[in-house]
Amino acid sequence: MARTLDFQQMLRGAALRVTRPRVAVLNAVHGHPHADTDSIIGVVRTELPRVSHQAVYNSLHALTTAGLVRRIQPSGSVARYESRVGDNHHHVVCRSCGLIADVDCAVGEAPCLTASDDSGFSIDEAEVVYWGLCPDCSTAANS
Amino acid sequence: MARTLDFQQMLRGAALRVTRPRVAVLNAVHGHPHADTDSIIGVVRTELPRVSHQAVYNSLHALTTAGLVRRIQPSGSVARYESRVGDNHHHVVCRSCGLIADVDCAVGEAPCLTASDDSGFSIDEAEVVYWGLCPDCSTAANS
DNA sequence: CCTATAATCTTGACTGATTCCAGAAAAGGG
DNA sequence: CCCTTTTCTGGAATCAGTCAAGATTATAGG
Repeated sequence: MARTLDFQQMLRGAALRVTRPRVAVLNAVHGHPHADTDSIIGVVRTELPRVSHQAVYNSLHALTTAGLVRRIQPSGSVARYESRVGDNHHHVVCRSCGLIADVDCAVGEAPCLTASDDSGFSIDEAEVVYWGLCPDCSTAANS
Repeated sequence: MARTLDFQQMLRGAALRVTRPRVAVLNAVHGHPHADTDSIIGVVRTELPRVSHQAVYNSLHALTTAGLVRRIQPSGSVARYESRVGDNHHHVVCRSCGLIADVDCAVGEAPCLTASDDSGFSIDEAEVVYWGLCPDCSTAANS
């Protein structure tokens, strides 16, 4: 598990100032994959009780832009964040309880990256969201 | 292009009551693919000036549940609706201006439908969103 | 055609995530 | 240690979408 010093280096490496809120947010995202902003605020406040929600929003935005965290937002959900970046993985979302799990690429490295007809767009990313039921909800539905 | 009578039949076929707001919403979605709720309200009001926004929200919800329209919501966008349903197509979204275009499946009929490791989820749909720049924004960026 | 009943619509308040803003605090270079 | 710029605090504001109560309307049945 990454430590505070690592997070500080990650921030410097991305040319971002090292501030307590940013380190705490980075730590929270690493410890709670797929957490939404409100949960992250909660986690950060166990360490820094006085951070403003705005600071967390700012930090998440800065970290996302710098590529240190990734923002995901399945339809109908609020924004969620994760620390796995740069590996082009995808997600399964439970239609019933909203649980999210990681899924590695099914087709080689860049699944579906070549659209059959790109309408002239220059595509740089293919994002895949699988929808279904998680094990628990699946069991509950069949009973 | 589908006419009012067709829409009425579509509603009856889905066991939905035929109301003016629903017919107008169905018409608006058919005529304006990928429009957001606010735009749809605007279009509907050219025909029925007194519809409430709530009626449009209700109609869109009912139509979506019935499978007569499809709701899409790329990250960072509000909900949008389209009338192409049941053909498992996907979308390209312009990172710069938000323009959305349809994309047919790249890999046969069900691209990526088989996740490499589904974590025990029972998956019923794979949704793909391609991100990039539309022709206009792409040109603007290179100048 | 007329009535009954259940679904739908209108109106208007409300929620919750996110953003905006101005002044205070803090990071990093010199 | 000081200065400049970025970031943070606190609080108000925005915006999509939802909730709720009473008025209307669609449809089945007589």
